[in-house]
Amino acid sequence: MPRSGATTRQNILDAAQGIILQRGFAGASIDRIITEAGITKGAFFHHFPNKAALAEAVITRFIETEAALFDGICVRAERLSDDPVQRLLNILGLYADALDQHPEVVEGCLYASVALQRSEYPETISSLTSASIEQTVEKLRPYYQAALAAAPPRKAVDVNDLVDLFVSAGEGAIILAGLRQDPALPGRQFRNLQTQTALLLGR
Amino acid sequence: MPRSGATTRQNILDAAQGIILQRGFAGASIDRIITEAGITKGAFFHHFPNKAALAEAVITRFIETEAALFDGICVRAERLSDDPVQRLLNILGLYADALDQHPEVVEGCLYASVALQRSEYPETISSLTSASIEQTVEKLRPYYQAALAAAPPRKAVDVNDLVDLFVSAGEGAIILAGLRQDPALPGRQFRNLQTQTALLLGR
DNA sequence: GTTACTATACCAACTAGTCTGTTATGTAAA
DNA sequence: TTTACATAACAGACTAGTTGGTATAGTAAC
Repeated sequence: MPRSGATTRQNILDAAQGIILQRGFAGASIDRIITEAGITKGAFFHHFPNKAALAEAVITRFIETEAALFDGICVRAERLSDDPVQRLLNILGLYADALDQHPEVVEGCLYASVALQRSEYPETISSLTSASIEQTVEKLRPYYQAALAAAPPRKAVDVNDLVDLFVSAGEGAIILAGLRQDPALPGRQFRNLQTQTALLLGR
Repeated sequence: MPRSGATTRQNILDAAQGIILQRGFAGASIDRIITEAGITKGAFFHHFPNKAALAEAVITRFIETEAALFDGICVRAERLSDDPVQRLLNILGLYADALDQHPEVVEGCLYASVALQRSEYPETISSLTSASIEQTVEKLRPYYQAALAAAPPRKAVDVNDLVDLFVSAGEGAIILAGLRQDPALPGRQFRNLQTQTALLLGR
C-alpha cells in the first residue's frame, strides 16, 4: 500500500467547508480550495472526480457530524432525567452548551448555505440536506410530544411548530451571530428558548 | 427627457435579487442577470458601473423595503391597542400576516445571503446589512421592554435575547421554508411565537 | 442634443476539468 | 537482499469555456 491519502482528503474537505461557508458554493473555486489546503490540482482530482462529488462529501460529513452531536445530546438528556419536561429542557440546555463550545458557528451552517443556494448545488445535495433536517425534526418531536402531554400549556400549541422553532431558531441564531460576529449568541439563544419553554410547560 | 430608464433598472434589480437568492452572489453572473432581465450588457453597464454597485443597490432596496414593512406594522400595532402586551402580540401577529402575503419568502432572505457569504460581498454591503439588522432590533426592543415591564414573567428573561429570538426565528423560518419548499412556514412560526410570548406574559 | 439603450467584438483573469508525468510505498520472485 | 513491478498519491502544465469589464458604432425616444 502507498502512503495514505486520508489526511490530504481531510484537508481538502476542511478547506472546502470553510470557503463554502465564507463565500458560498459558487465562490468556492477549486483553485481557492487547493491553495487553502496547500495541495495541487492533481491531488484534488485524484480524490474527487468533480466539484459536485466534493460538495457531496462535504455535506455528508457535516450531516453525520451534526447527527452524532444531536444523538449524543439526546442520550445524555435521557440519562439526566426521567421527567419528560426536564428531558426536553435538558436537551435545550445541552444544545446551548454544545454551541458555546463551538465558536466557529459564526462562520455559518451548511444547511443554511444549501437552502440559500439551492440552484447552485447539485440536486442530490439539496435533497440530502432536506432529508437530514427532517430526520432531526423527527428525533425531536417525541420529546416535545411527551413534554406537552405531561404538562399541557394553558393555550394550545402545535408540536410541529415547536419543533420547527427549535430548528429555525438555531439556523437563525447562526446567521445573526455571523452578522454580529458574536460567537456566544447561539448559546444564549437556546438558553433563552429553554427558559421560555420552561414557562410554557409551567416550570 | 428621453424615455426613463427606471423600469430597466427595476428589471435589473429584480432579476439580480432573484438570482442572488437562488444561486448566491458569486453564482449571480452578469450574463445570467441580463439574460433574465432581457437586456444587453451595454444597458447593464449604463446603469451600474460594476457588480459591487449592483449589489449595493439590490441590498439597499431590500433594506428599505423591509424597514418600511416593519414600520408599517409597528404603526398599525400602536393604533390597535394601548396595552403594551397586546401591542407586542399584535406586532407578532401582523408580522405573521405579512409573511403569509409574501410566499416568495421561500426563495430566501438577503440578510441571510449576506451573512453566509460575507467574504464574497464587498465590505460596504456587509456593514450596511448589519446596521439594518441592528436598527430593526432597536425598533423592536422598546415594545418588548414595555411588555415585560407591564407583565413580568415568573422567570427572568433578557429583553435582548427576546428581540434576538424574534429576528433569528424569522431568518431561520425562511431557511427552513426554503428547504421544505413550504411558503406557509414563516407565518406559522410567528403565530407560534405569538402564542408562546402570550403565555410568557401571562395571557 | 442628450439619454437610453442594442449589438457586437474584445480582453485579461479565472473557471472546471484533463493530461502526462513523477514519487512514494508495498509485494514478491530470483 | 536485491531487483522488478504494481499502484496509490500526488505535481503541474494545459485547454475550452466563463467571468467581469471595456469599447465602439449605431438607433430611437424625448
